[in-house]
Amino acid sequence: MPELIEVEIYRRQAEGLVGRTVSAVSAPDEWFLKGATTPAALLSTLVGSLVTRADRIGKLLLLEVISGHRGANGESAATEAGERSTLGLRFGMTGRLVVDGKAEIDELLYSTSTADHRFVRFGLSFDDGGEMSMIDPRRLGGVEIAPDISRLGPDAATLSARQLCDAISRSTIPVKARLLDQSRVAGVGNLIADETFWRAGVDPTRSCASFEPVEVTALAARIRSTIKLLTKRGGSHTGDLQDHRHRDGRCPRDGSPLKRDEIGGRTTYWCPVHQL
DNA sequence: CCGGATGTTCACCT
DNA sequence: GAGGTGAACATCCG
Repeated sequence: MPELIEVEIYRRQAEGLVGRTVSAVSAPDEWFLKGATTPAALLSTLVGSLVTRADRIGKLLLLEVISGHRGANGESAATEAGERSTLGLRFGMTGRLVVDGKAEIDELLYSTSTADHRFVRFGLSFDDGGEMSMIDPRRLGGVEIAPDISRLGPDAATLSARQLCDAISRSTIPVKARLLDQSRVAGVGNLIADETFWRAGVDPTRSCASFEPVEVTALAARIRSTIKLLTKRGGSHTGDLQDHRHRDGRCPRDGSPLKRDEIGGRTTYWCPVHQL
């Protein structure tokens, strides 16, 4: 996916929805509805509601809405006027967001063009004639009313040394596995993780417990700076290591053959010479 | 044809 | 409880 950086781009797109009222919901794929979310619940929660905010925690996009008044005959509105709700949008690995026919991220690795209508999994229409849709070929994403955000760690883009310390304390697993755990730190995906460790000169297989306080502070700073850099460049795939993340790849810094292994269930590349 | 790809969740082990 | 593994989702690409 879309890691934190891409979802932040989606969030900015979604800010264009603030101030609009939902006129219709399209949920052609029930698999895409997560938790207790049903088509009926979406209808009663969203139709007639005003979008008030677009927030983001890690890779989760949150649309805040407030319900409005229904027709004079008071048709079945399960939601009271003025009631606030949150719609959570997850993008999996291949999900993209289209607002009013425009996609800020048109081409995504391992995905298809937004011109392909086959994979529209969810959509909202607005009273001004605009629309928002989610495209996700692999259906790894989803939407959920009132998603449980208590299970997400602090956002990686603003991660403090103290927060990272808490996230990796009392654990013996590889530090990269911990960073990928969204309940510990929210937003770091496989590409951001490999790029961060490469830039930090840190071996991603190292146990969390092996980190000295000064190293934790440095790593937290490196996570923030890497996200900032990749955001400026335009995506999680714009790191210096990216083009070398393949078998036979060599470290772009010192030319040594990269190590390849599975950490935290994800393929990991790192340089055995300068990442210690 | 096979393997693997920016992700998450869950069941089932040790 | 912690941690690891594999499955599931489904498509594209080399």
